[in-house]
This record gives sequence, structure tokens and C-alpha cells, in this order.
Amino acid sequence: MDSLTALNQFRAQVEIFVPLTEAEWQVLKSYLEIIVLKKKKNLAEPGKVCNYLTLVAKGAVRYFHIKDGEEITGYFSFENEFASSYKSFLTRQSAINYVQALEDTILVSFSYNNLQQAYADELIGHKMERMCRLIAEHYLICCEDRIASFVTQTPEERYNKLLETGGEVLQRIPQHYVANFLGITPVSLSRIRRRIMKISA
Amino acid sequence: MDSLTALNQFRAQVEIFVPLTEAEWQVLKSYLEIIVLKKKKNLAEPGKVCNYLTLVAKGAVRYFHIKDGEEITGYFSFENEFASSYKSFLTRQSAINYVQALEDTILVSFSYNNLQQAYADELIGHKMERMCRLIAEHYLICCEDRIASFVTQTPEERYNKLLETGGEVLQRIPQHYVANFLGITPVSLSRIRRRIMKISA
DNA sequence: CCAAATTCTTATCTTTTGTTAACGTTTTGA
DNA sequence: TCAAAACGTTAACAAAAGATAAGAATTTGG
Repeated sequence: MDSLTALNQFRAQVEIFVPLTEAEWQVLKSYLEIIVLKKKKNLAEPGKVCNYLTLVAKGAVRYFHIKDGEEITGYFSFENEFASSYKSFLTRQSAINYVQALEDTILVSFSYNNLQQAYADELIGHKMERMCRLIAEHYLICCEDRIASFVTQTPEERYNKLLETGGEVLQRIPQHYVANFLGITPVSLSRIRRRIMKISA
Repeated sequence: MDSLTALNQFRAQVEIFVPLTEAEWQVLKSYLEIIVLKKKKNLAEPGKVCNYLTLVAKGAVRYFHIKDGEEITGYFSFENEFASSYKSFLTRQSAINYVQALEDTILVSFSYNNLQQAYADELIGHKMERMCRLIAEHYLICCEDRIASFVTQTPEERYNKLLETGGEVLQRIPQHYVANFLGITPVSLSRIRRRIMKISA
């Protein structure tokens, strides 16, 4: 994938939230950077401030914490989803988690400084605010849904729901990462899968 | 508490995110409404679109789902926090949860239409976008932290953290709601409390 | 190509949680 | 004021999850 394709993909994604004129896009584009992240390389890591807010144009990233020396995977971002250690990016504090490429990945990115300039830009500032408001609202809703799933559903129910919605997660991601994502251990997920197989068989 | 106090409290809170001139405030204020919600009355309920984004000026609200005929409490908003069935408000779809006053509560509120007008307002539109972007980002970070707590911590660790941060939650909220909030049953929380008492005793 | 690492399952045992029910206390509301 | 409802704890049992380890299948990377 070349830079042009990646940038066009970014444009298509943000225009879902706010349509842009050609002139606006040309300005917006000037604040963007392409980041190529080889598999297992980090976009963010604990102790460092995450300097990029990115859209995954190709590939995927995985979010994880280290607890008692073990990796615990909390989330993934696939093509056309935004990726960042968001709290770190916004607050300029050290990240507490890794954001790592699961595959060779191409990211269309705002550096922190460029994004602030884009907000301050006379031509596109207002639209940038709106766009990023809508994007933040979109992800806030996603987070609220996920919190609700932890509060109101059992791990088995969460896994069944994941099966229904047919998440890409299930095809592209090792099961033990999915287990963490569901808030359980890999062994426990394996047992849940066996339980479900017996019922449907 | 009178309306003036409530409005001033709202102003102080939003100015944490974006400072306002007096003129801007006067315009913004014209889009606001005061809602008085008696204890046990709902700001939102399943099957209805939530029409208000509100700041709690006084009192508190509780968010809950009904599952198998039982209430499961997912969250609370106290003084100076925003409250809404946010997904419903933003997407204009029916809410799936209740938002209910825990005490007699005063809310400073945007109706959906008023908020859209405020965004479109020539004088304050740009600042409104920025303000609501920053607010959405703030709550997004809170949600991400909470999700991380479900993925990386045990219920006991989550409760201990709640004790440390000394959440208002613990003083003002019945324990069985707190249990739901932590993702466990009231009986289980009672046992966790006993375990902790024995250790610290 | 092949050794090493990763992944998934399974088994065993321990710990924790859920479920239900009972009990005393406190709070509520008519 | 007083009966009813709500609240928190505890007990007993069942169900589920965590921890650890072993083994087979797959993937990986040099």
C-alpha cells in the first residue's frame, strides 16, 4: 500500500464524520504523517508519552499491559479504526500500556503538535474540532457498551456475543488474546468453547 | 439551590475545559434548561430516546439495566459530573438503560435540539465544538481506565482501588449498587470486605 | 528445513464467585 | 407510628474461574 492510498483511506474515514471540501482536505492532509510499523514494533509503550493519534490504514495493533510479568491484552484496532495510547496522547503523561503492531502496519497519523496546529488553523480549525468531537463521541459510546458488557454479562455471554457479531477479532487474533479481551484467562476461554460446542452439538 | 447557583456551577465546570467571555456565556446560557428530578424519577429509560445531556448541579443519578427482572447498576454521576444516556442522546435511538435520580436532583441541561443550535451558533459554535470535544475526550479516558480495570484487575483489586481513591461512591451509595459497579454480586462484595477486614485487623 | 516458540486443549486442584435462603438491622413511606 | 421494604451479612452448596502443568498441533524464524 502506498501513501496515497493510505491518505485516501483516512479521508474516507473522517468524511464519515465530517464532509470536507477539496481545499479543506489539502490543508488537513498537510498535518498528516504516514507511519510504517513493522510487526511487534510499538506505537506506544509504558513510561513514554504517546505522540501520535493514528488511523490504521493497513494491518492491526494490539493494546496490552504487563502485570506480574505477563502480557494482558485489552484491545485491538483494525483497518479504518483509530489507534493511540489515547490517555497518554491527550494528557501528555507517560503511557501505561503498549500499543504494538500485530502485523506489518501502516498508520496515518497526527503528531500531537500537528493536531494542535490543525485545531488552530483558520481554515479547518472549526471542522477539526467537530470531527474530533464526533470521533471521541463515537469511541465513548463503544467504551460504554464494553463496560456494560462487563457489568451485565458473564464471560460466556460476552464470548457468545462476540461470536454473533462475528468480530474480525476471532479470525485474526490468537485465542489467548481474545480471552484477555473478554476479561478471563485463556484456559477459561477454552473451557467456555468446549461447553458451547457440547450444547450446539 | 436556585437556578442561578446551578447555572453558575455549570459555567464553572465547562470553563475548566474552555474559558468563556461574558458575552459567550450569555449566549450559551440561553440554550440551557434546568431540570428538577425528584428521587426515583428517571432522566432516561429503556425504549425512549434520551433527549438531554445534563450536568448534575445537586444530587446524584444512577445508571442501571434490567436483566432477568433484576436491576444491575453500572454507574453513577454526582455533583459536577455530566449525566445522560449518552448513546441514546447522541444516536437518537432508544435507550437501553435507566438513568434515575438517587436523591432529589437538579440538572443543568441541553436538550438535543438546543445543543445542535449551540453548535450552529455563529458566536459560540466553535467553542461549543471544542468544549464538547474536550468533555467527550475526558469521559473517554475515564471509560478506558474503567475497562482496563476489568481486564487487568480482580474484583478485590478493583474494590481496594475504590477504597484508596476514596470515591464518594462508598459514602453515598448502598453497597449492593457498588457491587454491581464492580461487576460482582452483593454477596460477593460482602465476602471481599470480610477478607480485607481480617487482613488489616 | 528444522529446532524453538507459540498456541490450544485438557486435567487436576484451589480459590473465588454465583445462587439461594435466612436473619437481624435500618430505612422508607403511607 | 408502624408495617413493609430495603440492606448487609452469613451459611451452604453448586458452578465457574484461576493456577499450574503436561502434551499435541501449529507456526515461526533463522
